[in-house]
Amino acid sequence: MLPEMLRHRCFWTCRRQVFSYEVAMPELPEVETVVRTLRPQVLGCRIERVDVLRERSLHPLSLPVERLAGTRISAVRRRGKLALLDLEPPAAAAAVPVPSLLAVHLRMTGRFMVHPEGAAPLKHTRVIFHLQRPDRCRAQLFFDDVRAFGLVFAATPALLERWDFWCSLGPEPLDMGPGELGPRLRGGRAIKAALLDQTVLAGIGNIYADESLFRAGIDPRRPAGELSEAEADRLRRAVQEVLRESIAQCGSSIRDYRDANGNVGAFQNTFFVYGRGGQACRRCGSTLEKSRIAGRATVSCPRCQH
DNA sequence: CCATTAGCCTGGACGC
DNA sequence: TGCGTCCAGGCTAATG
Repeated sequence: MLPEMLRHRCFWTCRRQVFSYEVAMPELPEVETVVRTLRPQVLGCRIERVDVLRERSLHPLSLPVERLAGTRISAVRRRGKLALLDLEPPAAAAAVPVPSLLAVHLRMTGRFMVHPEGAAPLKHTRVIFHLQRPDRCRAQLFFDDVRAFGLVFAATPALLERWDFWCSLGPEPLDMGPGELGPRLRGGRAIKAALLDQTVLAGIGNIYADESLFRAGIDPRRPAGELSEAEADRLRRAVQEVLRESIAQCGSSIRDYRDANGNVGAFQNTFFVYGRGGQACRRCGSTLEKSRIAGRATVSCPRCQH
């Protein structure tokens, strides 16, 4: 039987962790925030053991997680919407390939949380990484994922080459210079569909696609290939501006909070269009239009976007 | 070439 | 109160 006090402490710890990491619909800025907050907690840690609570949360190409045992986390970084943990092999030479990278796609609801040794799995914990910190203390890294779309991939460079998604990832939006976006926007499909295409550029999801197009003053239905070079560059700058602002606010796209945590106002102030269909445009006062493009809920301003 | 849709999944919002 | 239905999202696979 779990003592009441311990349960309470567990709950409190969880809430505190949730406060640090819960970001709705992780896109590039949210993954960047997760990576930045995770880094100081797991960098230099040795993975002692991995428990997979839901087999399907492992990528089909992933190496068996047993081979992660003994590796050391040497870097925590991001590529598009992927969180990446670089791994150093254990001292003893292995007879089988050892993963050098752990790639995690959070998809909709994936989340990392560090818990003390011995903490019980939560309702939606999918994978547990048992860690030994540089100071020899032990901890657990939980990969929680309510909707179970997220994926964990223990990979070697050779395996990554077989992962189409990885191989065809477009450039990092924040690294794109003038004139680099336009040539990637060929074709007659909607510009919003192109922005969501991870092979065009990596890391944009539904929120930042809509927000970027609003800031650039471009109608999301416009054929991508028909944007002028000037428009494409305005869009590139809008994308970068939105992403940078969001990262600066630690992924302020936080919602779903059990209120009263002080983040309720941030959501409304950050977004011009996302989730605001039917409401007044913050710039011109027109009623924002709801539509569906590329299968996604889309909001745009009929007056500000052409 | 392009677009659309189902499927994967759960919880929250909604109507009755 | 408890059903059923729909929706949200990223990505893949299949179909038009």
